[in-house]
Order: sequence, then C-alpha cells, then structure tokens
Amino acid sequence: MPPVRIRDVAIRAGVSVGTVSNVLNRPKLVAEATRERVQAAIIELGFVRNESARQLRQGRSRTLGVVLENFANPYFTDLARGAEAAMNADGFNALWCTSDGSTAKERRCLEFLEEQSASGVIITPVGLDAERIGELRDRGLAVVVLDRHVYPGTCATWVDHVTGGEIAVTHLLGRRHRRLAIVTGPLLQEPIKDRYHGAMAAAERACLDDVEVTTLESLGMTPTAGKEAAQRLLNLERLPSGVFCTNDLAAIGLVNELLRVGVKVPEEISVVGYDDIELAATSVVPLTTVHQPRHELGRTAAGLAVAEAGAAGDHEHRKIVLAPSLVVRESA
Amino acid sequence: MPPVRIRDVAIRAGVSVGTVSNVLNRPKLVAEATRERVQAAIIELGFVRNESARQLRQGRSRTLGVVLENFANPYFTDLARGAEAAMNADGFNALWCTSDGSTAKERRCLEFLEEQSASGVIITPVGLDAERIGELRDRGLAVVVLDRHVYPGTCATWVDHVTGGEIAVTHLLGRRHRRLAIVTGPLLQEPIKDRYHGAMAAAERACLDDVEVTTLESLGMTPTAGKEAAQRLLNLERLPSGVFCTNDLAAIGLVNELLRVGVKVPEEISVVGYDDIELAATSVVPLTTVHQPRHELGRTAAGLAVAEAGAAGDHEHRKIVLAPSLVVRESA
DNA sequence: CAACGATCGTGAATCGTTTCAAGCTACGCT
DNA sequence: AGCGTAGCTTGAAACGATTCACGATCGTTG
Repeated sequence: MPPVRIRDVAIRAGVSVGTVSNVLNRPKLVAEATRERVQAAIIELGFVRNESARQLRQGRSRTLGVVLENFANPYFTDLARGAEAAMNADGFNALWCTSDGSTAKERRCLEFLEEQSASGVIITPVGLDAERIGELRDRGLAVVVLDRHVYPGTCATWVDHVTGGEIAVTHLLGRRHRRLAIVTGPLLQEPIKDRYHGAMAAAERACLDDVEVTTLESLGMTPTAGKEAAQRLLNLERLPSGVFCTNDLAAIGLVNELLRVGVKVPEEISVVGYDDIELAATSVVPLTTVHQPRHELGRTAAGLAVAEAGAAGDHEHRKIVLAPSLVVRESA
Repeated sequence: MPPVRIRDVAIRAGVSVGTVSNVLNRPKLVAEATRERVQAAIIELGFVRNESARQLRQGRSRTLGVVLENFANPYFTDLARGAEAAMNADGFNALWCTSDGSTAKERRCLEFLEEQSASGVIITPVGLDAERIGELRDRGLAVVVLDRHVYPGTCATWVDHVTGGEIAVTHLLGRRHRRLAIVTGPLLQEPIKDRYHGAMAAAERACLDDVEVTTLESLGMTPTAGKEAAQRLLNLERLPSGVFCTNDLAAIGLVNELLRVGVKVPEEISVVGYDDIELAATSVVPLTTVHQPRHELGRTAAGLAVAEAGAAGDHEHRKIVLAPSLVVRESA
C-alpha cells in the first residue's frame, strides 16, 4: 500500500493540492463546504503529513531538542513533563537526547539536531563553548541553557543553588548544630559548586566562632555514593551532628547506611538533602530537603526556546532564575 | 549566514553535486583525491546534511521511535541505554516519546512518528489494537512490542514475569514462610498480572496445606503506594511473615514504613521485591528482589526493530523471552 | 593504432509539501 | 451595463539531497 499524499487527497476531494494544503495550514482561507470535503477525504484515506517534505520547504521544523546528561536522575522526569507540556501547547515537539556527560556524545546530539533542522535546543552543556553556541545560533537554532549560568548572551534558566545551599545550612544552624559536614557531588558541576558555596557562605556569615565544617566530595550523586560518604563520616574522629548532602539520592543512601549501622537519624545526626524527589518523602526517615521547582524549570526553558525560535532577529536573550525552598520533614 | 548546502560544497571542491553526495553515501565510488578534496570542503564550510531533504528523497528516515509509558520508572533508564546503544551501532537514532498511560497521548505519539517517517517503533502499548499495528506496518513502520506478549503476528520481546513471580514466592516458601502476602500493582497491566499469577502458581504448586496467601492490589508502583500497602498490612488481624511486592519502588516504600513503625525486616517480616533497581541494593535493609535484564531487553527490542526495518517484505516476526533471576540480599 | 573496459564524474529528474501570484465568480454599487 | 471588490481556488515554482543513465578519460590489449 503506497503512502497517501496530499495529491491523493486533492483528487478524492476534487480540489487542487494547494487547497488541501490550505485546509491543513490556513483553514480560514478555505470555504467551509470545501474544507469539510477535504477533511472527509483526509480521514477516509488516512492521510498523514510528510514532515520531511514540509520541513524541507519551510526550512525548519516544529521541533525542539533537549539535551540532558542522562535520564536516570529523578530530577529529569518532572522537568521533561513541564517542558513537553509547554512545547506541545505551542505546537512544538520535543526530541530527547542524552549526552551521558560526554563531550563527544554531546557533539553527536547537537549534530543530530542540526540535521533534523530543529528550531532550537535546550541544553545542559557538558563541553559546549560560547563559540559553538554562536555557531548553532547562526544556523538558526534557538539556544537555551539549562541549569548553568556562565554563558553570556544566551537565554538561560536555572535554580538559584547558592540560595539553596544557604537555606540548608541555615536550617541546620538554626537547629543548634555546630559540627557540620557538607557532602557534595562532583564540584566541577556548576549547580553542585553553587550549593557548596552557598552552604559555606551561610556557615561563615553566621559569625559563630564554634562552627566547624568538614567537606566530603564524592564522585557520584547516587545512593551508592551516599553510602560511601556515610562510611567516611563514620571514620571521622568525631561524628558531625548535622549533614548537608547536595543531592537527595545520595542523602538517602547516606541515611540508610547510618541507620543500618545503628546511628539514629535525626537524634544523633541530622541530614538535609537537596532536590525533593518523591523518594525523599517516603524514605524510612522522611527527608528534610531543598525543593527545586523542576516542573517550572522545564516549562520556563521551553517557553524561552519557543520565544527565541519564533523571534525574527530582534530577539533579546533572557535569564530566568527560579527560587528553591526548604521542605522540612523528619531528618533534620 | 545562509545554511551550507551540498551545492556550496560542490562548488568549493570543484565537483558536481552528485559527487559530493557520493562522497557522503558511497565513498568507494569516488577517487581518493576527489574524496579528500570534498571532505576538506565539507569541514571548511561546516556543512551539515539536511535530513529532511534526504528523508524526503529516500522515502524513510534512519530513525526508530520508542513509546513508553513514562520516564519516571528507574526501569526506563537501563532499557533506554541498551536500546540506544544497539540502534546507534546500526546507524539509527532514537525518538523518545511518552504515552503517560493515556490512549490519546499514545495516538499522538504514533502520529508524530508517522509524520517523521520513522522506520519503526518500539512500543509498550496502552490502547493499541492489532488493527492499528497492521496499519502502522502497512505504512512501512516496523513494530516491536515491548514487555507485552498478547499481540500475535508482531515482533515482541519481554521478560518472563510468570517465572519471576514464581522465583520470588518459591524463595519465601524455601525460607519457611507460610503466611504470605502478595502486594501487586495494578493488575490490568500484563507484567503485573503475570507476576501475580506466577506467585500464586508457586504457592499452590508447593502443596503445603498450611500456606495462607493474602493479596493486596495497590493502584500505583511508587514508594507512596508501598507505604499505603504497609499500613494495610499492619491493619490485618495477623501480620504475614513474608511479603512479595511486585515492584521495587513500592517494596522500598513498604519496608521503610514497616521500619518506621518499628516492625523489624527481615526478622518479623521478610520482603521480596521486583525489578532490582539501584536503590534496592542501597536501601536501609538491602532488598532481596527479582532482577530484570533491562539493558538486554532494550538491546533486544532495538535489534528486532532494526531487523524488521531493514527487511524487504520477507520478514518473519520473532518473539524473544528473557529470563529474570533472583538477587538475594537481606530483606528476605 | 583502434577498440574496449574500467573507473570516475555529471546533471537532470525526483521525493511531497508550502507558497504565492494570478485567475475566476459572484455580488454590490453607481 | 460596467466596474470594483472580496472571497476562493489554482498551478507551478521552490526547498536540498539522492539516484541513475550517460559521458569522459585513461590504460590495456589484440
């Protein structure tokens, strides 16, 4: 069965190809009777637009690429939903790509999106420099940077992680904790670095001379990494009384390991996480954590991308910063 | 800056368009000197293929759609990685779509994939009937059904969940548990139903007259659902001694809630989960669970899709069943 | 030296849609 | 009747890559 083309629909409805195309794209131009006849033919024949041809003619697609490090982080899900809903509302479709934190794979993703003539790309950059961003823009791709803020002259949206870190440590200090540990993920990542700096800033700003901070940098942001961090904590000369862990999955792994060896949370150690993933609410000791507006982040990014993609040269780049908030549960 | 087309490359390299296309697609036909000249021009000008034009001419794309219920289940990640790696190895790219368990959204995804002239689709069907599958195939899409086995005449791959359920309950019985509870997710879903039936079959087959099984059907497969299930268990007249929970996230929520109210796991209740997600290994009481070969499942599905997409009419549909296995940790 | 292959390269036709200038009707107005 | 206009419809020219029948060139061989 050969595919149904616009021409087949036109013949069936007794009109010209141009008219069918108008029904599809500018229905107002077509008389009601004709429009109905064409629509009937479309349904009858099961016509489906050939996007390749459409894109070729129009020069670009109604498609936005989203390049993220990976799909594993629960962080991703809400973000995806928010972004997709916003895009669909504006008639765009999402192409999901993962860079796996690899510069090479990131490059391949972007090339793929260029080949597909995507209208834009929302990206959490790994090895992307300003020059390449300019190149992408020259080729007609709107670029929105997600959760990073070091790219000038580019639309971007991120959560204010410095404040997030401050909130967490301020909460611990407010609960009279003085011996603190900060368990971070890889400090190379901007959001992690910001959370860390925010946390340190809060500790210093408190002007309490008896505050003591230990920093543990772990390599991953997984429960396993948290478990290892717990073991390192237990090996310290004196156990800290309050821990800020820059990531919920790790915080959960950490709390679980502490409980396993018999250290009571929050009685002996209080723990504050970061992200507010679903699991945080349902872990053995429900986790006090810093909430990120993930859904909104996705929606905002999509909005920026759509705006830039639709703009005609006169586009002004915008940065939108979202605020984190503390969710107090039982762990601290 | 206007986009660079094949023609620009041709002019720069002093050859015809046809030759550039040959360099791109059948490099063997081109003399080495010419080929190098063309390749230099491609790099120099930063040429990127326009896939729309290519697809239009070729009639189909090197693209495979994957339609899943959602990205939230940790199950998804490994599967995605396995599938993507296998596709890329064969020169295909993945288009990720989510149906959110909604028939309408599933329909939209499939329409999107048709419009993109995808070569095939790997799908965990929600409201898809055999007729629509036939229609998709008529339109040149290879169809591979994932994790469902009720579609005749279609390539499919799934994990043998009946055996999975049996393994779990057999393990509990082997540890002398006689008062069992089975906590399932929504029984409408085929894999859940299979796990349940496998579990019941194992209980009956044991021919032990003192075995007693309580079934709790919960609506979700989340930690929250598990927490609720725990509360229902605690309300029973007599607490079961062994629980099989058909999903790890729920099992974790369940264990956490039990621990929270002071019920010891595994001393007072043993729990077996299903999925073997990363969290299972790092929860407070590391979870004994049934492992699914997710990565392999993705790889297999992609392999089937590639095979069918590449076949010229003489394709024979295949079903590939993968085996689950028990991972014994501490919870049972 | 002519004929013949083998090896490369060429350029026009093609894919299915959108777009737009131009044509056609019917109707209202003077 | 003549003219203008608004409302619809038409048909052909793009978009950029691939494909394929056909030339061109060169070396080899009888």
